[in-house]
Amino acid sequence: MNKLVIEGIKDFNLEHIFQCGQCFRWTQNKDESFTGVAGGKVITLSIHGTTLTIENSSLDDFDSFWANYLDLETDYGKIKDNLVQSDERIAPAIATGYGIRILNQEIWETIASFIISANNNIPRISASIEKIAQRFGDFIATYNGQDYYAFPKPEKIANLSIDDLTACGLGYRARYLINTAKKFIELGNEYFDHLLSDEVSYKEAFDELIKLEGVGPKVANCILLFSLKKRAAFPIDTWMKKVMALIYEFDEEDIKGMAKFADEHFGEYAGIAQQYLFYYVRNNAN
DNA sequence: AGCCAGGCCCAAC
DNA sequence: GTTGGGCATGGC
Repeated sequence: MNKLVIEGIKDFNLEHIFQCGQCFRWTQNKDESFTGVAGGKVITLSIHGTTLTIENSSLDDFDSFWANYLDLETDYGKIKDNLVQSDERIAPAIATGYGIRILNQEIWETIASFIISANNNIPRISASIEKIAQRFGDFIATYNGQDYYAFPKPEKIANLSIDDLTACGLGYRARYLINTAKKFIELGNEYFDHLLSDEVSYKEAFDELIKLEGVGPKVANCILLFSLKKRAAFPIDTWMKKVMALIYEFDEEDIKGMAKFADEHFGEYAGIAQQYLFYYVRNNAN
């Protein structure tokens, strides 16, 4: 089995990365490594010190996909310094989730995952996505005794029935996902590639995404942050309301105030600040 | 039993 | 443009 070893990886912690709510298809193994599916591949990651090990990947796959997926080119040390200088009250959250990185995930799976996420909880979201993949996705491989499946393409989802998806626990979101799959096909991959480019601003991309059924302001911000590289996006869910009230003494319903604060203090890195805060409130501050 | 979870849709102002 | 009720599902 292929095993790649990458040296000199800083600001990188697997639990922080995979348990901060940005992704739903990575699971922790007994030895602290994580196995997950993306890009039609399944790999296992482990890190000791600054040495990252990738099992079941070729060097080509690393260069063409995983390096970007794991956001390895970004200097998070610099970003963390920048955030603390902007507002020192975020320092405890950064100290807690110091190894977070924002994954650069595939656009269709991210749209689908966060449509499913609405008014839902992380264990149920993960379970629903896994059922959809196992029942309707393409088989990838049997790996360490387990079968892995890709998340189905929009063409596949568009042809499912409402019942197919409610059977996966989607509830009323089933209709949104099917309708948005049809819309995604109609718009085409080029449309979303364009939103990813630097030519399109955060605000412009936001206005496009919220046209999709099942995609409101919060879900749009997650898609912008986790797939379209718009790091200014600042998703505000029930957890963020809690932590913004706790640390910054906002009224829990003052979403506009929170968004304005994030823009003014964290600016182009607001989304990264958001992940530290989200991880903090879910794992530490209760 | 009722509340909560990475909220959105739609109708009524 | 803003506000509020309704909403599938499962864990606690």
